[in-house]
Amino acid sequence: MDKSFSPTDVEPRWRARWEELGVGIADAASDRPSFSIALPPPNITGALHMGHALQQSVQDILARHHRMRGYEVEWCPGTDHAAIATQNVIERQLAAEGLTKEELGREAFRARVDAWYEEYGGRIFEQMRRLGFSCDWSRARFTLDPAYVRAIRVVFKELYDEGLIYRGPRIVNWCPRCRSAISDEEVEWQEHTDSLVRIRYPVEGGGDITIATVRPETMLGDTGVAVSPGDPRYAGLVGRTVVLPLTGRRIPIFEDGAVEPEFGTGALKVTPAHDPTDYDIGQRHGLPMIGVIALDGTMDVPDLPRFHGLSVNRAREEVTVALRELGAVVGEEEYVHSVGHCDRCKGVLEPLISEQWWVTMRPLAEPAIAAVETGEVRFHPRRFANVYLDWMRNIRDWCISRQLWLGHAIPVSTCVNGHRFAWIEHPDACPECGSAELADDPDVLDTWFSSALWPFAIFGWPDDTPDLRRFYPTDVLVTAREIIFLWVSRMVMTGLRFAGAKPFGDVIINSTIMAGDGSRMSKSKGNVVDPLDMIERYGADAVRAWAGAVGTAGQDMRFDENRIASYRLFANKLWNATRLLVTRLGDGERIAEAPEVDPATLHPEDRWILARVAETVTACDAAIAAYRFHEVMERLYDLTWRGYCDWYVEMIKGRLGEDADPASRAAAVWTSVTVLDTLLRLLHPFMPFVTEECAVRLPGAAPTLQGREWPAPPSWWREGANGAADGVERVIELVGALRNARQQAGLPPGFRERQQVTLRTPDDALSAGDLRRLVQALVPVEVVDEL
RNA sequence: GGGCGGAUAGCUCAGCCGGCUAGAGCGUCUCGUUUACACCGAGAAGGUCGCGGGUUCGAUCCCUGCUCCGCCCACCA
Repeated sequence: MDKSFSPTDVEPRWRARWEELGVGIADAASDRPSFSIALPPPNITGALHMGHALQQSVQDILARHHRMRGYEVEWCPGTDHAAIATQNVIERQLAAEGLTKEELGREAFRARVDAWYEEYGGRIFEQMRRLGFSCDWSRARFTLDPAYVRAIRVVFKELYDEGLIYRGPRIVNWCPRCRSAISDEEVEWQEHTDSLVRIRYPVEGGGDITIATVRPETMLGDTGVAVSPGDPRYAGLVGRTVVLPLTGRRIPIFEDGAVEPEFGTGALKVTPAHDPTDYDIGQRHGLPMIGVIALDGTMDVPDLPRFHGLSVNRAREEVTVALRELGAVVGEEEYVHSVGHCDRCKGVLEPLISEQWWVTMRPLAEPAIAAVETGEVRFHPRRFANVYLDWMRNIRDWCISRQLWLGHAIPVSTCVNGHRFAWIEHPDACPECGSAELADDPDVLDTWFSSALWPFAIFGWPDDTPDLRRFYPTDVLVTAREIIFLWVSRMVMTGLRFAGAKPFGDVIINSTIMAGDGSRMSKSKGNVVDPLDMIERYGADAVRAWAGAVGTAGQDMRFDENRIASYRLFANKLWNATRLLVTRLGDGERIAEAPEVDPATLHPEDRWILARVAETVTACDAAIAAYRFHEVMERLYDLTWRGYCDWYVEMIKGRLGEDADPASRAAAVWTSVTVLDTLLRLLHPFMPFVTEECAVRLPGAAPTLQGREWPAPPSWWREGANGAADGVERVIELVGALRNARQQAGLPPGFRERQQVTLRTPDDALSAGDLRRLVQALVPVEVVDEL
């Protein structure tokens, strides 16, 4: 064996070996209990980042652990077509080439997208393989697979036929850049400093009323002015009519509870077509909706050529100028407020009225609320249950249509006679009148609509497949907290409604990895860390162990590369612990799992380390059950390095020599190999490569850890017979004191001459002989009866 | 406006239901090349556990107020 562990040499070999062995390929027909995880499918928008590496490592730790426990483990991988995100990526790519998708045409655009999926989809799986993930690659899914598309249509049709999906003109978050509507959950709010302009509107029959707005340009679409009910300032104006400047439109002054009397002037211009609040107010009072902004984000006011066609920003200035000319502007002040941006392209959103498809959420939400309230679905950390519940309880209808080139077509057609219907297979004729003249709906579905079906669609739903019966519901979902609303909540709703059961029992919200300075990692800031770099530098095991150690704390973590580096050292330590045994023992010696050892032949230090291993297994079992992987990693690290290498191995080196007493040697061999083998198995879910490589080198070992069981030490290990383990603990303290004294005295570490001590044992935890032997093995002193 | 999380050694973080000299990794200092490992070993230094009150025999851990940092939600005209 080489002096140090080389991940680059070892990893490809084991990846190939696992592939050969079919590790990860689940057998739906086996009689083992099942354990399943649906991988949150990464968007195919580029390479994976450290967040993915962390989240997926946690899943593989669970998968490998359960496999060792005898479960039939199905960890189903896949990728998400991520319509809006991918379209954005491709459009940016085109822009860099000086092209638009319109110039390219639909056909060529589609080809380009397919090529992208091909390349990056493969790259994502390749990255995952580099980390040694034991996914079930045979069942890999893509949200554009034909079977998956069918599941989407079945769900859509059912909701449509039940009236829970409807189409209608409502105010939406419109992204002028993407030229699409997006849902409320995809809005990213950013602070803007704008000018809050006070504008005086003349009132018919004398007088005036002053409103305050940060969007003067939308006044062209005003259809009312609202004041707070009972506001004494405006008591005389309510019920009268404003003549809107620039347009001459006559609009009413009325009262509405949504108006904050303290804000601005206490009077609100109401533009139902371009503001969500105003939309609601308009609905309440039956105001007309006058759209003044087009889908491309320019003013759409042909009757007002001064403004028509201007961008919204230009129009804001121009309208203000025009109002100033009329003397209507009576004040301006800087004002900080939040403006909605598209979370994909970051463009400013334009609320406007548009015909879209919606899902009525309330009926779907009720069972999903109950599932979490009753503990059927559990969040870890628990506090995220409240985040989920708050959202669910205040749920609003979901805008599911998108005006993109990419995505799942809305499966609805309308015939020439006006019959509209949803379908699963595209029909040739209208089911109502038989007309063959059908117009298909031009929109596509929100990506999250398809993602929402992931946990059951991947197993063949709506068909009653063996996989579905066997692996649904899944056991654990490991995901990021920013998609609790976008994804987790919707999976619970659709799972309960369509698959007849919750999609998963436990939801682990993994830690968020921040940059070293506490800011968010992002490509634009250039502070993202590439998992492949980390793998190359420290090995896949180190990256995984790091993920296990920080992944489920549920906290933001500042990325600390040193932490990964420390696990590379740990891998090397394991390697060298193995190397020691291999070089000292030779291949013929029997080990591990050999039940033949007679406990009576074991020495106190043997009993001590066995007891510690047994305790650690118990603690790890509890920690894993609670998803406290950091605790597992910490304990195993400490036991391996501190307990086994620093103390136990140093204690028994003498006993491993050729000239040692054969019985003593046999006991030391059995114990050292058994303990190391146990540690390697315990660590295997975290660090599969190095543990495989070490475990198979131990004398008499199996050719792979695959199929080996999770350790369950017999009860006699922890009994530590006659307090021998306590005695060893005391030796450790004593040795520490002796070393300290020697160093205080300025002795060089190896200095042995005239170093004599006498020791007295306060009880018979250790025999005088064992005490002398252990102390002399660890400190260069001579233990004598009398100084 | 509402809610949540964080503030523990120079750095990144653990510390479950209140009770041991408050821990780890990295870093720092001293010593060391003894055939597992210098990707190492031995020893050591380093913390008023954000600040102020309170409960308790006893609080890093509970209550309360405050100060910073971060996140989420909300119809911030």
